[in-house]
Amino acid sequence: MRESDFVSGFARGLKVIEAFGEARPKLTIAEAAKLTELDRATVRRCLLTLADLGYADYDGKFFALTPKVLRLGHAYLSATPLPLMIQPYLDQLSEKSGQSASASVLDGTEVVYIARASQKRVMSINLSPGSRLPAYCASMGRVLLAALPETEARGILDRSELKANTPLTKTDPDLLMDELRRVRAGGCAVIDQELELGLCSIAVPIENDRGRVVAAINIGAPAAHVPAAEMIVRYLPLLKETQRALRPVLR
Amino acid sequence: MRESDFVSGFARGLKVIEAFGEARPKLTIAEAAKLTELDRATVRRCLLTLADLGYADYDGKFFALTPKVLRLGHAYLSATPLPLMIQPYLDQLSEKSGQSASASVLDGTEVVYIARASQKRVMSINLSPGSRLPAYCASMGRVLLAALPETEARGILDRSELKANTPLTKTDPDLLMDELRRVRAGGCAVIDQELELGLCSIAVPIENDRGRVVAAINIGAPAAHVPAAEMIVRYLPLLKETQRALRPVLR
DNA sequence: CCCACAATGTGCGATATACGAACAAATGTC
DNA sequence: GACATTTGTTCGTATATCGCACATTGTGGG
Repeated sequence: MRESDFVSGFARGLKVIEAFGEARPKLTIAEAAKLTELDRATVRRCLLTLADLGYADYDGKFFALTPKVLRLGHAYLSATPLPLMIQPYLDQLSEKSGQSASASVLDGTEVVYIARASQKRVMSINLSPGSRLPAYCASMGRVLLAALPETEARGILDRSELKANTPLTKTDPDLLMDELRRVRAGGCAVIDQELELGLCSIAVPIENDRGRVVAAINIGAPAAHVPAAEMIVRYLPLLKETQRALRPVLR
Repeated sequence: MRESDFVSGFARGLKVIEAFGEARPKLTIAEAAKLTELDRATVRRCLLTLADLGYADYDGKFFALTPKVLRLGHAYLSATPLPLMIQPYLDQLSEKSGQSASASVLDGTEVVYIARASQKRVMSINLSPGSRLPAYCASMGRVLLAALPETEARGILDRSELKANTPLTKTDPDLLMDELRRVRAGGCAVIDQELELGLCSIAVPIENDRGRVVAAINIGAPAAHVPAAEMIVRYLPLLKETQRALRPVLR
């Protein structure tokens, strides 16, 4: 790609949108400028453009995104059949298990949630479609990495920031590769509080009718409620059932 | 706003993202150009920019959005506490009713889904966060319009394309305004197959602790299964219960 | 195999944008 | 109330983008 085939104004604008999030529902021009590391004048024009198009509100001081930005993520969710097809199965899974069920795909070193059926009993982690977690320490991440050729999986691990979120987090790339082999052999991945203390999860890969792994689904549960050792006996059958049900319907 | 405070490159790029959707998971440069009514060269630069930033894949012929675009919608969903707070209540509502439950806000003439708990029994309509429906013929739309000052609601109706999706769809603005008054008085809106034959729904407004209507929630059910007349007796108590539970927790 | 048609890629001039700095306004501090 | 600091806005100019026209590549049909 030639340098001139890059629209930097567009790229800057996307960066500004992403500056919003989590604990930042509304931003001033200066705050957005700091977060994006762009010039204040540039950020200001991007924000005014967003406001003009209806993607943001402006009260003279703060900018806040409007529901219209959901059109952008929706362009992906509705263009990709996967989330829509999986959602009802997740709801069923969540109901049967009494726990939260999610589906995700791999994007770089992270897993991205594409659908989720949550239970009221919320963990400290708040997840929704579009949420991202590091792949190396998430059950769905392990399953998705295990589905890749070894060299590719290793490459992703090497590019990951392998930090110990809890004392139980596995951070040695070689040990993680061993773990991936076990996951591949066993057909599922169990995470015991590697992401957050008190949170266990179990995941299986989802294959399409041609046998290609296109996503992963998981069930998460509080460790106090369901010890890691019990995850397999309690939830693996349900997950396998969903896995089998989905395979023929995914092109 | 001065003309020079508008970044047209950014606006064009957003338009390109929105060109994807529904039955268009992948687009060629020429297709995207037709859909956006932009110059091919411009669209090409936008798409290459998206690909360069990882928001799209390019195989030399087709462009397809990647899960990374979910970051954009997610910037809103996670920046706005509303969807996250409502989700568990929707899950509960869906479980108790055995039907799909959703939450939405108003954006122009449309309602935008911000959260949803769906049941496996799917209708022909596939909805997910970010989905949009015309407000005038959706139960949540009626409730949200009823919460506005009459002149404002009327303005939105006048700007809406009031088309009859089914023989039952109400399309006369004056009759719709009457209906809004009934909704306001009754505290809920029931839709009997006005959007799609065979689909009924009932909605109530969600207020925050200051009494401002910030969203609407609804339950949708197949008309064959639950006739419109029964919607109120079966689901209004559940909806009212959820409404009451949410009010104190919304700032 | 060649031709016609369509889609994609590219060079160039006109135009619009980004940058940085300077100014204005608001905010906070003493 | 005056000063210091931060934030928002304006402006001129170097620079990058846009859209057009043309070159190139790809694709079926005869």
